Amino acid sequence: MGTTTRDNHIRVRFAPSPTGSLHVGGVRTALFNWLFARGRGGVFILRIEDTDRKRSQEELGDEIIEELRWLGLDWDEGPIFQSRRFNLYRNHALNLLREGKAYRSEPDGAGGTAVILKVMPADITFRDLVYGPITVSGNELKDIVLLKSDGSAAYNFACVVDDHEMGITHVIRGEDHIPNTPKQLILYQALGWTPPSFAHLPLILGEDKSPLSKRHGSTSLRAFREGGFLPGALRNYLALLGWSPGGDRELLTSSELVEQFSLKKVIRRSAVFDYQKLLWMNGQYIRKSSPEELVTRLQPLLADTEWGTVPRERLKSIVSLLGHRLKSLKDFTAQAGYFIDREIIYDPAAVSKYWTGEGVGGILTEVKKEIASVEPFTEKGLEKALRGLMAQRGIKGGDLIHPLRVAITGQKDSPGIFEILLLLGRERVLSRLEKALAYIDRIQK
RNA sequence: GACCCCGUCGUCCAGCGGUCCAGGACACAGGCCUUUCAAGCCUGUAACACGGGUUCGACUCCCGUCGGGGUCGCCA
Repeated sequence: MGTTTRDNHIRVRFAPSPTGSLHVGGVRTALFNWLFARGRGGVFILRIEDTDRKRSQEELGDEIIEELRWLGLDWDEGPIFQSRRFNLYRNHALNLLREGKAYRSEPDGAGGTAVILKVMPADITFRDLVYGPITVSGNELKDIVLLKSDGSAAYNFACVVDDHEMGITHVIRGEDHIPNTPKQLILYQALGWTPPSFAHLPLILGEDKSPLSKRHGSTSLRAFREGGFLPGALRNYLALLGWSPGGDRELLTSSELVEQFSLKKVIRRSAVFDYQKLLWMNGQYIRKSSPEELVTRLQPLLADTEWGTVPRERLKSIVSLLGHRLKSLKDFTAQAGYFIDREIIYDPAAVSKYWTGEGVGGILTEVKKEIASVEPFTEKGLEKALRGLMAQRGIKGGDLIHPLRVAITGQKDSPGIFEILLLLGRERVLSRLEKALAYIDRIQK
């Protein structure tokens, strides 16, 4: 408990560079920073590292900000753009130059000179909050570029200056930054500053154990949003990649995540990203969501489709019927196609399985008659009427339901048939039955 | 190549020297339920990389081997 007094001072940051879309690795880093800050009453800062004028793209910075918001990782300060802080870096570099700790390089082709810190080779040891003590042998260390020839700040320098200026207490970042840490420690020393604590996170790999990249499909946060994933599911899944609360708990709410999270329980070995498990978890979250919530998440995905004009209330009834069967919101259009008013396309497999039997046409004719007159037109009323018909003809439920399902949905599978009849409405069902009858007549001849 | 990190079921995690012939989850297989599919429930297959130590006793500690990964830019 001795550390709790300091907890209020905790300040962490997520510092992506806008040279590409935010991918799951970066998102996981952001999430762990956020969990750490939120669990300890700390401050979470967003910093955009756009010092590279050539590779940074403003739109990507905007995208990162937008996607982070969608994920629900809210920050307390920022976004701070490094590109607007060149003077700050310059002043500190000039100081080091004046103190004789740094020197200028030979002019490059354009006449510009870089400012470079002199480094005395020495072994460097630091205590990583996740990996424990790490020692890097001194002969690995070379002089460190502070300012590039074009006057902009080099990564390690800008990073150290900002982390210090922003009062960062814990640097939580990917394991690929471990080799940068000794260099940054040297910079802190040269500048006479106290370094923050460091915590490195294991990497996330693709199924072939190579680092996640475009080859492994779309792994950007945006792709997951557009792919119908829920932010809560993504947070939960990503939190479990490289960390666990101990024991067998897997489904945790965000507040439980915040409560339970600790750097001490972060795993040291890199993890393979398992899309299947994410999908399963997304299904779990979908099932826990109300139709109202699902529709809200669904509508943006539907905007440019034939569903774009379907009224929200209508959407809500359909979602409450089959929303809980989805693993991803994106499956919706594929599963709910028969609720759109257009020609039903009969699945050939369904036709050969359920429409080739002898009495199918006869049964559906009677079903049609029954549905035309059934009162009240409710789920109960429909079921009573059709069950009555089955009894009267001495057939099993499936003998009537399967052919009927194909007629009104075109598919082999669907949610409960009576609910669908109700939602489709009498007129639609009748006209679909009529078309089905004609079709059956044709193929059975 | 040099430096650093890592090594439990196919995958993600649990395990913190004995209670482990190793537990949970995803995936997979079979079953139940059921108008179908999904869900749900039940059952099953499947792992401590290898070799030395240390110890009365190692998945757990140490060393080595092998394997995987990271970094070696005036990129971040």
